[in-house]
Amino acid sequence: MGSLDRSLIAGLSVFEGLAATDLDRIVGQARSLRIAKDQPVFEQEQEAHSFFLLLDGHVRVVKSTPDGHEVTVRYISPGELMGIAHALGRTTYPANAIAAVDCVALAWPSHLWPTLAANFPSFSANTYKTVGSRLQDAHTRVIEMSTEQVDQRVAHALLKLVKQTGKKTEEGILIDFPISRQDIAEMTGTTLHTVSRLLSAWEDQGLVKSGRQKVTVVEPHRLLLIAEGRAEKS
Amino acid sequence: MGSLDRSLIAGLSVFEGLAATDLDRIVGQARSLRIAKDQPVFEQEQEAHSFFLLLDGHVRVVKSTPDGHEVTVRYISPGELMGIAHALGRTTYPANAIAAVDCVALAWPSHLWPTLAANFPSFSANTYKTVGSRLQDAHTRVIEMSTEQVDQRVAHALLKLVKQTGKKTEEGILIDFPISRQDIAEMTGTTLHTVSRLLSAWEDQGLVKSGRQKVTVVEPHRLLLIAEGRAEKS
DNA sequence: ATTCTTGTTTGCGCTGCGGCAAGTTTCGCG
DNA sequence: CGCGAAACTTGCCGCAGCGCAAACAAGAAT
Repeated sequence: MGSLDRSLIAGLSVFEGLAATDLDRIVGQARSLRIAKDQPVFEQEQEAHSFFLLLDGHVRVVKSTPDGHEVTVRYISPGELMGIAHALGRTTYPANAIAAVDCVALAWPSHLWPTLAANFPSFSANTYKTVGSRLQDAHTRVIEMSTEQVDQRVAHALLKLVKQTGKKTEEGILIDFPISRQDIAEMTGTTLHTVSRLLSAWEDQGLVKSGRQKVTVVEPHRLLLIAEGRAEKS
Repeated sequence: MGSLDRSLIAGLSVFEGLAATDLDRIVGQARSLRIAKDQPVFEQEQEAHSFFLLLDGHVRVVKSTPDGHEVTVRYISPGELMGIAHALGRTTYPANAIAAVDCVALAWPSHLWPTLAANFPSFSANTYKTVGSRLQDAHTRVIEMSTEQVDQRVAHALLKLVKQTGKKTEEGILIDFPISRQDIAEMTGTTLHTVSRLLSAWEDQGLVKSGRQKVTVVEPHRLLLIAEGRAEKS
């Protein structure tokens, strides 16, 4: 498997600045695994035995509250780390991670983290950079939740997904994995009903095209106007 | 100033696991400064020249949105780091930090971060631990915003403040710095009007006592019931 | 003491959006 | 190919909480 993975991995930002031999040394310690659609990669509260690098697919990270609510924290795309609890001084995973489609990932035992971090400073620096940007994201999310209306939040969420995983088609830009109204609701703190109403309205206006577990953004620019609250109410 | 600072600093969790000589080495590189009430420690978008350790006082960290909203991200208490943008791969501060009262802090030039982190691994590990717990906090915040009603969020915010900075008095537990209805509103994503109404109602029920820029929690337990949504609506 | 500023209280009307409920479409599976 | 489950749509109602506006207190300043 060595050479196959090498070609996949070489360009990832997590490994930026690493010599080829170091990279081999690091990747050599990982095992690769595949996760079937809808199967968990790791689960909330569970002992954090490993951390992961997603190579292919999409993973949904969800937090469950005691009272039965589910909040989607983020979607992981190929090339991103996940389950890095240990780097943050935790011993358990803070959330559930569920494969949105069939996935391939690398996994390192968590106990390797200290030595990896010590021996490969640019690897740890890169890791903390992604932690930093996730902290940023979380704060942005808090701000959106505090100051924006539902339609703005949903528009923002769609644009974020499009930027992250958008795939050009004839009709527009398609979000490249199955996503339901419910999923979008859990990302934006609303209900599937409201999301459905919004998408219907936007479809009428030609902004998006959507179907069962599928959303295509036709006019990102006009959607951005809505996201920023600068749109004439119909 | 050496010995004075030593005694203040020795027990802080940021420096846990550090030898006394290492601690001196680190603290020796810092300058100490005082910030008057309502003065900024650092400002959003500004070049992150330094990172700070708050020794005394309380600092409010606020994000401003383009459209003029203000969202309070967190309050910093003595012993906590702030402005550690550099450790997260940023070169500018992500928010405004404003002294809620007269403050004392240590400041290190940001460019020292890489060497400090490399030479004192337990210092950097501790730092990342606090980053980790802030990421946690932010996610908790998102979840609260997504799933809870305003009264629950305000109750949670008060309890958090009480736990962080509470000071026993005869009447109950006082939040130990001036905090306005507006401030609480900015922490919970609501308006000062709603906060005022809630506090008035709670005061009638004997849960809290509040005045101008001052809140005392009289019955934390009953407040917790509200926070968890397990309270009979009056 | 008087005035000014800043924070707080409270009433009232309105609305965004959640809850409920009933119906429709799409897909997977036997 | 037809049945059932899962996803989606839509109408209607209700209300939490926001916006507006006006009055009121408590310090600060002079």
